[in-house]
Amino acid sequence: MRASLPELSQEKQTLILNAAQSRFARYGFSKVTMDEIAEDVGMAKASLYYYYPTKEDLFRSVIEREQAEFLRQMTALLQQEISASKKLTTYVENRVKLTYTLANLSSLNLQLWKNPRPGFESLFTSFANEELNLLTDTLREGKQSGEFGIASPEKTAVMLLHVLQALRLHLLRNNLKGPNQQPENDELEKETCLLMETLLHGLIKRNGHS
Amino acid sequence: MRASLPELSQEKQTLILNAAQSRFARYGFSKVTMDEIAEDVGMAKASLYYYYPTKEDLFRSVIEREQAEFLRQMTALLQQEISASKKLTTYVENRVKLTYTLANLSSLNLQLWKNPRPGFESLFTSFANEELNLLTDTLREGKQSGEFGIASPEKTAVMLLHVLQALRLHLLRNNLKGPNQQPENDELEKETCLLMETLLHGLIKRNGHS
DNA sequence: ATTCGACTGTTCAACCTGTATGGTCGAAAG
DNA sequence: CTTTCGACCATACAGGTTGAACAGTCGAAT
Repeated sequence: MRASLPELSQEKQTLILNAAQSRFARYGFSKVTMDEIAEDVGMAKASLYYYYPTKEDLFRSVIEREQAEFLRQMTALLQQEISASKKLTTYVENRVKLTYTLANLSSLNLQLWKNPRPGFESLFTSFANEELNLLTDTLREGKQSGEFGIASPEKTAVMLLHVLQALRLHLLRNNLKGPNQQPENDELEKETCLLMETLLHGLIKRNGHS
Repeated sequence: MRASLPELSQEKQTLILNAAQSRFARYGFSKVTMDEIAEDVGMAKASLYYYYPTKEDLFRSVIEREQAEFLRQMTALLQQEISASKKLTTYVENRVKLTYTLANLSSLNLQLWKNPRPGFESLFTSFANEELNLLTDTLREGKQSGEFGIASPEKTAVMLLHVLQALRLHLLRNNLKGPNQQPENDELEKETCLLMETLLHGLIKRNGHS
């Protein structure tokens, strides 16, 4: 955590981060010991504390890296030269898929739902804000190009994000019996896609055909 | 619980049910004792067990009555002679309002989210099914009259119900700091209405004007 | 048929205790 | 000066125990 750039230190940090990431994804924050992570990376526990002041900080770094990766992929996706509608559908599609690629994000969400830790809440506010900006920009773009007929891109984005978050947690929990992840993710994806399609085109029959 | 109709017994049961309802709504299932309910209604605890075999059965009866009341109001609402679109908007509007009138339903939902009791889950499956039927019928009606351009009323109803349930829990929980119920319910209502409006008309600008 | 006082068995919260684990420090290695 | 680690500390937490409160029973009374 020095202000300078110790080239090798960066690699060590990444190594620690990788070990921590897979451990946390598998067992959750509380069920992972610093000794285990240290052994995974081939160091002593005390050495971990040279790079990360606390266990919680290490975990935060893992989460932040996953969030950054999420935003990176999503931003790239939205910079394609396609219609705003197409952007939204591919967005939600890939959002669901990333849910189980970046496992800590969703599992943390689930755990945090049961007993909220004061320190972790703050992580999500700024992250949710950034995702909200992505959605708001896309909606605004669709409005200005005349593609979308919506009054307030901001409010619609808030609603959309809330619904996406809520639906994910709802379906993740309902299908939380065994660790068989395939059927539940299928259902989540299908339902989210149907939601997005309906949100795009609406229930009411249109005059012209699409 | 006799098979015959003891006229006065019915009134007593209702009296007990009322006392239990307000207690449970205020303090939740586990924090209410049978002695308290008995005192409220002016009887001894043992007498309660003459009418209800267990505490859990009493609670189930309270929930079932609230659910029946919910379905009764909603069914009446859907039998009006109005368009399917209007039915849906008024449906979700009143659904939110009933959320805090029939307090046990929503608070039980919240508590059940944290630690699910095996005995209570069954209550919700049949109830959710009945609400699902209401929505499916309305969607199918709108499809057959040519008002809605949807492929599967059944799947759309499932999605709609999931989203409504999920959004309610999501917003209830997020605004669960103090017991100030007004602002959170306002937000829930506004957001749900915006969702329903968007689901009806879609994001994409239409050719004709509404 | 209905009510209740007195009783029982069980659950649960509060308390205790020993181990495990997050975190520290100073010495040492490179 | 940067990085590593063995040894150490303090606290949180799992596991076990106990006492009171509570769900549920029963037999007598009306």
